[in-house]
Amino acid sequence: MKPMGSKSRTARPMAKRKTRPAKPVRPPAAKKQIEPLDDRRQVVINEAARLFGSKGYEGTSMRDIAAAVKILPGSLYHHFPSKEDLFVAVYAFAVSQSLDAVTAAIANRTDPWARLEAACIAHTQGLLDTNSYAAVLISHLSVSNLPNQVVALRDSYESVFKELIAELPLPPGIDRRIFRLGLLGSMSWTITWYRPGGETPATIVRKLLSIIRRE
Amino acid sequence: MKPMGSKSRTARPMAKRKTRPAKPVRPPAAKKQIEPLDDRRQVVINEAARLFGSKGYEGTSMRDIAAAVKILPGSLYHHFPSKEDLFVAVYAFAVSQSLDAVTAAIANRTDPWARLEAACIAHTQGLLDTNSYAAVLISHLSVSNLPNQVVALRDSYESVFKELIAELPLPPGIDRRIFRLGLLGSMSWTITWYRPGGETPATIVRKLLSIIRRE
DNA sequence: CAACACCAAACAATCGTTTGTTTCGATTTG
DNA sequence: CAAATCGAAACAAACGATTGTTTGGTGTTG
Repeated sequence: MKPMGSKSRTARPMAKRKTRPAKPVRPPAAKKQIEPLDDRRQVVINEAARLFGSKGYEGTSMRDIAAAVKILPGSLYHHFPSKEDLFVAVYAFAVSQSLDAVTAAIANRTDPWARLEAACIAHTQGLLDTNSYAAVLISHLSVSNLPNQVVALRDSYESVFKELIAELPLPPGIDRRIFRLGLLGSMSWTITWYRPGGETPATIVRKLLSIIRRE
Repeated sequence: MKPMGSKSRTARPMAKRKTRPAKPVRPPAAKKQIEPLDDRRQVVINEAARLFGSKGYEGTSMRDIAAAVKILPGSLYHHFPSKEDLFVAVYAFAVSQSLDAVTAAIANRTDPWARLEAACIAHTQGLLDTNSYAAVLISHLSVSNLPNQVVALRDSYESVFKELIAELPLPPGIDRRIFRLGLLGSMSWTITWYRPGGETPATIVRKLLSIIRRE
């Protein structure tokens, strides 16, 4: 209904905008969550990511999320002051996870095309993973006013691809910005047609890149 | 909230599922709407297309649409039995409009690449037009269960691109299905970053195709 | 007159959110 | 060591607003 950047319906004390202590940064995530993950807050983020990613922001209610975490709706507000704040936290988590995955994937490669391919595979695997944390990255096609924080997070993430593409030996006359946006678009769009059991995300990405790449 | 393919909240008489008499097919749309357009139904579709396209299905309420048409919410149900039916009508209209635009664009061209370029430009212009009827075509990233009719319409539209791509003289080893989905994805995604006043849709599309096309 | 297009008003359901209370483990204190 | 205290986390219940939709009446028009 209303754009995300707007004020909440019932007046909430704006002063209570507590700036979290930089988030309890857990060590770059060895696997998934081996540690007891007593952090219930993180459970909320995980479930919300799954729901936002599969049903969209407007299509996911706080009650849906609460039910998935098995707490009552009101209890969510112990962890997050509003639905929008929760979304921002989810988005930030998804960005950091994807960033970690992409960074790890390109770490030990030097060839520019190999680095781009590794990054794209990691990115797309995150998007298409059925227990996806990353689908939320593209869950807001139509939300016109999305929070500044989210835009900033997205830009910081996409800048990684900007740098990877800057290293490519492309023929002159190629617009690298359009190259980046086109590539990201074709990867994002896979979520609308990808079916598990068919081609793997890695195969899809390799085929996409083989179309773009010139010998 | 609930997937579009499901039953409505308050029990509606399912028998009244009136299959419209094939829709009052207006002559392939000379320009936009020069004729008096007494058809109020079409006004509803136009406004709904604009709103669905810019705010998404869940983000658009029947009251929003009614206000845009300047009638009361309940009056919408004189034209459409449900919100979902309205969406299907809007989607069908958008497909037919886009189909007309693409068909006209490729009519007098023979070179395969020129035909594809013309089609892509027409497609993307429809998507990015600020008074867009076509943005609704991609307004459902996350809706898991979308009506069968919509899927069928989308497939019929995309089959045009399938044929255009089949004609291309591509190097062997290129997966033309991935080619099509990647190209459609990169075009669809422009809606997330396109800004009026910057590069025109035509320029964007030409740059995209110049990346893909090999000399 | 009959069909159409609409208004006016309401319906139950669900929305995001608030409020007040309870539970319970850890910490502090007598 | 035991009792008192505390805060986090949850429950229980409700708030007003908004959702899609229904019903019944009204004016207009061919």
